Amino acid sequence: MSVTIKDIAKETGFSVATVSRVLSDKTGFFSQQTAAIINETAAKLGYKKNMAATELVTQKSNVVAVIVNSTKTNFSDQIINGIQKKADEAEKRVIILYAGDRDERSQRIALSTALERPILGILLLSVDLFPSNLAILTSSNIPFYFISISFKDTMLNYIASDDQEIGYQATNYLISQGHKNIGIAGLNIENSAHTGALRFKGYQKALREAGIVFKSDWLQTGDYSYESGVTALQNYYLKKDITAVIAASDLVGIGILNECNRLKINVPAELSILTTDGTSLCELVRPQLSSITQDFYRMGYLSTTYLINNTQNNAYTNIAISQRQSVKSLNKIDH
Amino acid sequence: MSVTIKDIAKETGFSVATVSRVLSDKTGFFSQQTAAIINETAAKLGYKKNMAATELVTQKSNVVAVIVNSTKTNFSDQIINGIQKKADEAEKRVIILYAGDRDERSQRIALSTALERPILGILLLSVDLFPSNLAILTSSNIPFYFISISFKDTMLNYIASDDQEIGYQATNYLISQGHKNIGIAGLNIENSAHTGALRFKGYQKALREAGIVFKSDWLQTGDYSYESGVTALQNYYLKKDITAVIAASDLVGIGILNECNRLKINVPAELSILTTDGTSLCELVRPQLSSITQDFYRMGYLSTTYLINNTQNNAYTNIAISQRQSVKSLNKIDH
DNA sequence: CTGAAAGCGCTTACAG
DNA sequence: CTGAAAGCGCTTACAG
Repeated sequence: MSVTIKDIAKETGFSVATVSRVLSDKTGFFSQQTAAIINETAAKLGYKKNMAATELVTQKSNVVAVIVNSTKTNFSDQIINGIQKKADEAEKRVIILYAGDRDERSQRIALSTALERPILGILLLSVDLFPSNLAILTSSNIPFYFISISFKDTMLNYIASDDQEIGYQATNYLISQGHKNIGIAGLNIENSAHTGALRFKGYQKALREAGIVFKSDWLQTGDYSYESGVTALQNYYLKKDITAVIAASDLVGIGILNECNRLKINVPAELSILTTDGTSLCELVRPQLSSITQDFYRMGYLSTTYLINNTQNNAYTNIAISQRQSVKSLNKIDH
Repeated sequence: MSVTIKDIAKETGFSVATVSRVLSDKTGFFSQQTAAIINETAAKLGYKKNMAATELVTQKSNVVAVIVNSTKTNFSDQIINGIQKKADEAEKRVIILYAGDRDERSQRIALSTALERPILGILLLSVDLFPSNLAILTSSNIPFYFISISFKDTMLNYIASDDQEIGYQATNYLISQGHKNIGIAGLNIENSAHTGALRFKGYQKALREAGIVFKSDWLQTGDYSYESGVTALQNYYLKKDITAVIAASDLVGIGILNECNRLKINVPAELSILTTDGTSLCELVRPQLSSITQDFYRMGYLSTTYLINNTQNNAYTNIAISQRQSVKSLNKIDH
């Protein structure tokens, strides 16, 4: 059907071995003249190398597989850009696979699609693998890295933000702006090793260091969704206790913001919002959402670097406060 | 390295042929007992089929390659969901390739990555191919479909909205709400065959039918970006001529909205906004943006259906007005 | 600098 | 129901 090196060999009179050598540029094993003829003929015939065949014989691959949630994780673009950049620099290719929305079967299909062909390794983009699927992965002998999710278990490689630091720094920032009654909303605290629990721990630490006594209704758990933000604010509204809230994601922050809008609560005059992530969504809404911003691009770049160099390692990327319009300083007034 | 059918053959005493037959489930060519033994051994050994080898010998593939812009086209998720759904139903796999942001080289790399391995076909997700890259594609003999982009050239297959209808229906809707001075903003009119030009044509047709004389400053061209919206509104602000504007995308609409916010123009009291696309962004901002909504999910689903069935065809998917909060009816007042 | 040959992991007529 | 053999498109020692 499509043209192969055999066709080129026939056309030029050289052997397939020679054709293969010039086409894969094994410099020094052929004369300039031969190369010219073969390359020309390849172009003329519209030759496209069949990488599947190459990968089969060389037993190695230049493609990294990225598995992402189809969930609206609005930061995945940034991570993928970072991955793409590093892959490009290293002359690797990247293919992206959707793993559905926390669906065991979809995850398994995405995993199989990756595992059933020659690949360099797998990058899991904030996908929380079901145990059964993690088992498939670990038993495959293919290197893999989690991005934007961290683990206690140091057998698993991850590149993420330090979630405890996120909680700690976010809270400290709000305290530095004069807030004392600070909510934390939209995060999932259940799994003791994970994101939510760590952030909450950092939050409590900052409170403690500032001598603030935590009240249980300051914590409004959720699933990082817009709806979590809406619900959280409704609960806060009942108590009218807090002056600032840390949202677990930008979407949670927007949920809170919009519900404030509906209930005629002025942000930031009556309630300050500090959101987590700092994606472009923060600048789309009014007032713009201040955030504790994660370096997603860097996560992508770094994880790909590790994968390519086969560095079995974990790493934290930087976090920083981005001041926009949704946090009010109480200090000026207090003074 | 990893376990092959040869290993299973050795382990079970059957030939690789038999192993192959049961593992690829060529029903009727083996006994239940044999199957049981082989499947068991495969599981025990952690066998993973090497699809690259299979594809090499069968000369066909079950993977559809989707090429997307890394540009913030915030509707691509919906399209991909539709693709994924249909692919799943047909037992096909999908891999996604990023083609950068209107970058010739990135496009070429994405294309090569797809073309250099066995695939079923290619779906181009609102990527405006450079001529050189289109040439590569067409000469490859692999079926491909454009999604969310239409062409005059009927040699190219596309699944998209009817852009002239978008312009026409959007304008008619605004006219039905009593608006007469209607802007259209953020679209690119240059390439005569494309999206922007068609929408503008539909817009003009609706105006004409309503006996409204178009004024040239009602058209503010752009590139479908947030910034286009901001700039457009600044220009409108100078003339204070229009009561409603059709934004070329949700981001354009938000750019207009936020600039209104800055200039203390009340939406929709002083200016109505009808945005194009109708993604989730419309419901994130306040007031929520009314839109002429495209059926992106369906585009994905339909194009994948065509690709799998090898239907050489074009199709338009439905469009509809989604009333939210950003369009004011002038009729009540007029009455 | 070039070619003949073996082999990567699979599938599938052909024969039995 | 099962096996021996050829072959998919490539690469790479080995020989010359």
